[in-house]
Amino acid sequence: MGQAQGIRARQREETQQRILTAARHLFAQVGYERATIRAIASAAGADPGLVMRYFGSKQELFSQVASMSPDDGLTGTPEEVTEYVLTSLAAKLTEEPSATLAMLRSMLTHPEAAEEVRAAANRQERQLAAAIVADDAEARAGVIGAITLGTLIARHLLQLNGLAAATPAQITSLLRPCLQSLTRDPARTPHHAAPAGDPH
Amino acid sequence: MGQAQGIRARQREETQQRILTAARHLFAQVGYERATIRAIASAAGADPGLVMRYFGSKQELFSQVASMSPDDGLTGTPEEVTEYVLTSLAAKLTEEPSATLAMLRSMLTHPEAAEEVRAAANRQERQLAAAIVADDAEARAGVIGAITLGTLIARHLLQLNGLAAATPAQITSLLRPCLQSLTRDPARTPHHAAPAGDPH
DNA sequence: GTCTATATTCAGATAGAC
DNA sequence: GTCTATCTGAATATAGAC
Repeated sequence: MGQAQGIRARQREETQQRILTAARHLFAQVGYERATIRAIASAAGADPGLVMRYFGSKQELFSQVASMSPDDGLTGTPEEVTEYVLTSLAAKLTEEPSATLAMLRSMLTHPEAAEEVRAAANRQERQLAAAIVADDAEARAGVIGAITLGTLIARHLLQLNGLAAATPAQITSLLRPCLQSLTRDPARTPHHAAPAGDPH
Repeated sequence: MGQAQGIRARQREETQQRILTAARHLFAQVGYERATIRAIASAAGADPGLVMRYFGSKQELFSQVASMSPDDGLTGTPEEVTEYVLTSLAAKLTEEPSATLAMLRSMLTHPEAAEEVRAAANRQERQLAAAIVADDAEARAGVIGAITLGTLIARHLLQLNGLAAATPAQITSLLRPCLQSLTRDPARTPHHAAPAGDPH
């Protein structure tokens, strides 16, 4: 095998990359069903047939594009966990995490995407629940997951006024007390009333 | 015109109602695109042609099914607003609000649904922001909207472990401190530390 | 008033020419 | 290696029979 194949392989790599990024952005913008192979190829400046040839099927292309990397760092004291969740969320609020958004955009109408999100969310909930010392730790972890989910959807996918206009720092500042009340030992934060002020 | 038309008109009303409820549930289960006219008609025990005849188009059927009623009651003191949001959320956690779920399921992939949700959310955010006395009232209202949105999605549409298993009372109990910290006058609840306890 | 048959459009996937 | 042409299936919507 001489140089010729190396050049062609290189060309192919580049085309594949262009297809992948185009697919990632289209899936994030319009979801799995409306992101057609034709539109993806057109956005990547490639041929629809090539997309099929390189990735086999639309579903396989989606899988390669929208994998969710598992979170680590969800361990330690409640305070550490709170801050980790907040900084990790802040990162996803400043830059648009297009791979994650592709998943989120598609999860309500594409069963495979829903399954991926469920798996990732359940992993995260198990880690969170282990760090929270409470008998209702699972519910607390679930609420934390719902809050981050709702925040990302509201800002990036729906562009609701309140959240799209706010800065990431503003949002995380507002969420800090929420997460603290959810991760803190419930024996010290009763549900219905605070009989005395902050115990110190 | 005699009785005959009355009977037929009555028949038609019943068929229309069966179609509407079938459509509502199917839209809530699989979203706008995957809920085909054929499937809706089949679930309603009616003919696909009738659905078109009665409602004109799929989009019009969706509009009739999935209208979001505007919230009132979002006014008063921060405490009152917090409790109103919580009880209104609790209601949507116990029974499955299929009209709302039809909207939510479709909002990420169907532009018309997204526009409806945006309009409803912005209405609610304006009402909430008016009740919250703070310079960042819009951001606070946006975070409250994101939290309720995320909670409903996680429980009803994704069935994430933590939230699907919890009781509505558990969830609202956990969310109460969150909402209190978001609606309370920020001058009295600084972000980073609580210098003194509850002022009364 | 209700249902059958079909026109039209558009998607994913395949086979084969260049 | 890349692109053209086409097959197949499914969905909305329409026209017309019963």
